Amino acid sequence: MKLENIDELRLALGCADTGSLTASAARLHITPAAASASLKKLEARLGVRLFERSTRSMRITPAGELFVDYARRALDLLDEAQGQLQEGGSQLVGAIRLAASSDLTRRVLLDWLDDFLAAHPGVELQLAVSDTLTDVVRDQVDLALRYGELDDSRLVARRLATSRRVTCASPDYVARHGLPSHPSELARHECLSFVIRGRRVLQWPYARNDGSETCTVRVHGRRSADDAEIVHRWALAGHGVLCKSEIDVHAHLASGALVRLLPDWQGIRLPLHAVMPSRRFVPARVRALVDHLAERFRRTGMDLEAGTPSGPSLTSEP
Amino acid sequence: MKLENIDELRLALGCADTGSLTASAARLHITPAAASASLKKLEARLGVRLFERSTRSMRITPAGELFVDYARRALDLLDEAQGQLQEGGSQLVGAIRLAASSDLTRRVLLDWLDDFLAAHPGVELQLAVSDTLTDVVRDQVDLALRYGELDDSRLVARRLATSRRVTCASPDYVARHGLPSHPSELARHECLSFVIRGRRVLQWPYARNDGSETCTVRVHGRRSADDAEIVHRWALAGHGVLCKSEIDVHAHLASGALVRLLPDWQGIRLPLHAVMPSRRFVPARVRALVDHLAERFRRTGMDLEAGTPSGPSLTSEP
DNA sequence: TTAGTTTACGGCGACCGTAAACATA
DNA sequence: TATGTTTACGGTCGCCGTAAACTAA
Repeated sequence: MKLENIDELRLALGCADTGSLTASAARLHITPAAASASLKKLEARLGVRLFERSTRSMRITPAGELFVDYARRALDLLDEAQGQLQEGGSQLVGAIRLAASSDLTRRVLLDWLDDFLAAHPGVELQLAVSDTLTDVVRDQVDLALRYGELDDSRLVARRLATSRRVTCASPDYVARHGLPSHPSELARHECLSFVIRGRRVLQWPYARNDGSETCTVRVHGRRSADDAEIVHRWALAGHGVLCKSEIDVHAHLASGALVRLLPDWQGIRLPLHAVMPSRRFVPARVRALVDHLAERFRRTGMDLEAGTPSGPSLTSEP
Repeated sequence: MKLENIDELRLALGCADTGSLTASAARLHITPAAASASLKKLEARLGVRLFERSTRSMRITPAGELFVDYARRALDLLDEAQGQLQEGGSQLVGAIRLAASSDLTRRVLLDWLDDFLAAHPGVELQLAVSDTLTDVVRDQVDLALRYGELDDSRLVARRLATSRRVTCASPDYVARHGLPSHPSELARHECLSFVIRGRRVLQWPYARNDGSETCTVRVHGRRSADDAEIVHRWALAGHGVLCKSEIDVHAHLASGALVRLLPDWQGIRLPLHAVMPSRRFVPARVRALVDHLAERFRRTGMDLEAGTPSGPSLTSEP
């Protein structure tokens, strides 16, 4: 029997990605009932069971793995074809799903994204703001901005900026509580912590700029949130000490709204990457956005290794 | 807009192959009206005109070329996926469209195809018998058997047998008209000729087995046909001299129904090839059929260079 | 009990074929 | 003139959503 419906293939891919028929149905904007029937029909056409299912779950069969692998490449080709046709028209069109963290988005990206949207009237932007790690393939994201080192080999990445965690607080907080001269003194400060998967991040690692000493301090504080921008706001309001990527607090350090603590010490490396699903074809609009962001980071000097105001004293790790 | 219907893609491929919307519609078993609407919808989805059409003809646009190229690869992948799934099941299933010439089919292939079909109950065979050159891609043939050297680079081929044209006649014809001792004497014989594109083939080229001499004679005769098997029948009935591939007359030479004329001379080379459209994936059933035919040719000794009964005296061309 | 898959059923929409118009080779 | 594409129109089939049943987590 011959294949007829492309959405049936998209459904199978969705099921393979999410492991859920309901989730895949939602992705295609159909009901689970329709999805069930559709998948059944596809399997009938192929004469092969692609997913073993119970009333409560589904898992892919070996035949399903095989088929999905081919189908994915086929759909990628069709996407690429459409992309090529669109690029014939000079201006960029289409939607971009961008995933980024709450603070980075608000403090840095929003203005730059405005510029990009103004420059490309045909482009639509769909922001997925979250401080929990999003699955680029599962959530159908075109582009995710991520701090830290990468792991997933199914992804392709491009480095946008290089940064480290820096420690800072508002001037009035410093006036009230003084400056610590060593990380260990943070223990007697009010520290603002981020919550990840329900657990507060209270271990803050440090290394001397000259590399002569490292230490990790356990901090305390009355305020914590799973939204990094809220934590940032608390710091601005003088509620405590903040430890986060220099990129996010770059503007506030420059304006004096925040002052840097422990300038002789540096936090862990947090390079910023643009991450894309490793399909063969990246739409022109996505490439353009990545270029745009990279250019903006370059202009602000954040693309270079510059973890501390004292600049050149930094030791570069091998 | 997202692609939905795979048959729309097949239609576009058909139009690219045949240059005709009506022909492509027939291929998909729909009416030209439906095909027209379908193609229009595809173009609307893509936002691009794939074919420039008048009320009487159509031709592909550059954008169409581009799209069709990707779509073809995508559909090939899906075909391959289905093939892989089927091969999981041990026995072969599916249809094979085989194109071959009328005489080769009747004199040689039919029995062997019977064997193949008996050995593989799940396989269906669709013969396209024609003595005019069929376009493998245009006519959606899985496998074509062709005499002579190949040209089209879009095809993949495998040599099944090596043969030359031989000249022969029935014993009673020889009794009545005698044996020619030189090709030039064919001019006073009744020669049976094949009609190709409305023109009789009356130039018969020869070379001496030792390579010392070549000549091309212009022959005459009262009977000609565009069906090579008819011509063959006439020869058996004693109506004249036949010049055709040794493979086709192999059995009749062996049985004595035909006798070879001019044994010191050989006709042009006519290797027999199995030709397949150069898609990445060749279905297992087609591969099996090619193997089957190759094996049968090997068993009869027709795979070797053996243009004359005197065997080793043949000179091999560089 | 919950949540996700499956079945049943009714209605709407899409697509096809018939038929006729149209234009070009 | 004849052939191949397009438009118009009516009917049918398929597919989706609603709702409920089912079952494993």
